[in-house]
Amino acid sequence: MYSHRTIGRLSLYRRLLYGLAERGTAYVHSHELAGLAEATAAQVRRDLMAVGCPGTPKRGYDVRALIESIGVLLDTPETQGAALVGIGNLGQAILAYFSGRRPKLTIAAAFDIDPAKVNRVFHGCRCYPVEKLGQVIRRKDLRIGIVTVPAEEAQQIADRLVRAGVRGIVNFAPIPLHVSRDVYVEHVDMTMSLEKVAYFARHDRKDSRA
Amino acid sequence: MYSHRTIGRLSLYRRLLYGLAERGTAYVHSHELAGLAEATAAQVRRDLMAVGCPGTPKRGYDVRALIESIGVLLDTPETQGAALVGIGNLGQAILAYFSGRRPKLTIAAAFDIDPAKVNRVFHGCRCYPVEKLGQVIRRKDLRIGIVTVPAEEAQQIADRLVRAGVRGIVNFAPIPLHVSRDVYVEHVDMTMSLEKVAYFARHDRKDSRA
DNA sequence: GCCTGTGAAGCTATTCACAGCT
DNA sequence: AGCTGTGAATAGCTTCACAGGC
Repeated sequence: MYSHRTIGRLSLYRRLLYGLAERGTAYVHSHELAGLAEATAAQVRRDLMAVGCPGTPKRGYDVRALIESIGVLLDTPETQGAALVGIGNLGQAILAYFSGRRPKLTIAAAFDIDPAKVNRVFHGCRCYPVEKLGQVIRRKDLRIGIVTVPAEEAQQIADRLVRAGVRGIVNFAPIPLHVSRDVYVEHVDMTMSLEKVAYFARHDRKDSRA
Repeated sequence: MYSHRTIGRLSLYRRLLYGLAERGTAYVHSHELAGLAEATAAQVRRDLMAVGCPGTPKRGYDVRALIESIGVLLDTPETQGAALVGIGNLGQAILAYFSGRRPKLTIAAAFDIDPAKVNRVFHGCRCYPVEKLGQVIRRKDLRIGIVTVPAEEAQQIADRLVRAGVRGIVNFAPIPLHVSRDVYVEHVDMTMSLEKVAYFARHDRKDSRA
């Protein structure tokens, strides 16, 4: 429906708008939001066309209304739950960060093989044994998976997530996942990010942001 | 010089090639590598044009030679060192993963404010107090920064990294960093990734990979 | 026959530039 | 005067399609 890039940036704009709203800012111009988001004013206006929340030439965009409109686009009416697999340092970092932050998008279950972690609660999220993965995901009707297991286990976990009904996966493992075409995968490849930075820190004297 | 996307994928190809080499595979065809990388054969061939390591129609690409050639492009002759700031769960996950993995790219120093962490060694990497950030980075001549601190501190840390001579930053904080145009920033935005997946898990029935 | 290397075509994303509004 | 909304232009990225080689 909307472009991948636009949806991603709307997520970012919303976060920045929350910050403005907290500080009591009622209206914002496209160039101001662009400044915060490290984007251009034209880009911001283009993206905001998608949400159908018009601004006025004089005052710009109504911050509250914009947050609301982006929410209509990005959120579901009911809360969406995600399943996180692999409670290592990375998994715990993610649990800590998302815990209670988004009302419409929460990590509703976590899984690990380590018996020492099973049945404990991490940042408000209960840890189940991986054997119960399918069962718990189906029972809680979770449609999103977060893979924070080592490379060797990632594909197998992805397969099980998909079999349990997951329709989208955030993959933090350092290898690409092979899933059926109707499952959306976002590969967060930290190694790639670091190697890119290492390369462009040497070569790039021009502008470039990601 | 080369496109951002191509450089990123070369990093991925190299990791996949290491895997093949370990398993004793000597030659690989573009469509095989594409399969592993979730890309197309044409894409792989296009990317490999950049590295100037020709394949043969019969056997494809020589795995060892390809790893070597990608290395010439991505690596520096001398080891590049990176500084990681913020040894929370995320910082530790990154330290653990990169520890000793890339000979030409290592995390050479870590920083934290917590006195309990200072002067300890995490996954082979010594933790310094943040006050010594500029001093240590200059002494070790580090050009890459990894920001794993909370949102509120991220910009201030980025400023200090840049002042100390860092030319590229991987930013894991959930806000964009404002730096001078000649510093390359890669923003790894986990919130954006999760919200994108939440959106496309609902909407996208077509192909899409990131 | 099936592969690589690559010009050309096709797509997608971003930026320009300006009409219209206040 | 300075902003938004947007068609048109541009830039960047991917795929097609095929010549050339084994």
